[in-house]
Amino acid sequence: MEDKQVNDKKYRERVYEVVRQIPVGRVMTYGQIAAILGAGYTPRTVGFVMHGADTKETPWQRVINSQGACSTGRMTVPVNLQQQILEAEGVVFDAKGRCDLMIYQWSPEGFEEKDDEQPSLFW
DNA sequence: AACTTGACGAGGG
DNA sequence: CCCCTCGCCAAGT
Repeated sequence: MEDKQVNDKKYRERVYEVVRQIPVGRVMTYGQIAAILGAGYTPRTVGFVMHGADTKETPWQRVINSQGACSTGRMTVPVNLQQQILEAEGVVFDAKGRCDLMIYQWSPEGFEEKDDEQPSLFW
């Protein structure tokens, strides 16, 4: 009997796994991660899951929204602490607190932004 | 068990 | 370019 839950890994664990792949000085968006994980994952839930991430194990700071800005301003944290950390990693933000995703957004292996290539295969 | 909230995203005005 | 609305799904109360 298959019972249920084929995945022992928690729903959250999968998100963290992807986030840990992000190199220093690079970022990913909530929506991008949700898309990679597939059905059952949405930008909303990814963000919710990231909320409980371990700062020691998971570079939560490298996950930002599609606007290229940090959404942590409303959290309990002082201010754009996330932005400050990313800047320390080499990411440049403009006066509006947004960085250029065209430059800093990172994708797993085989997900280059080629015009001729179609990223059917994910990592 | 049901309702509400939340570190989002795309579309429309 | 900025603001508002709807959709989305897990977790907390």
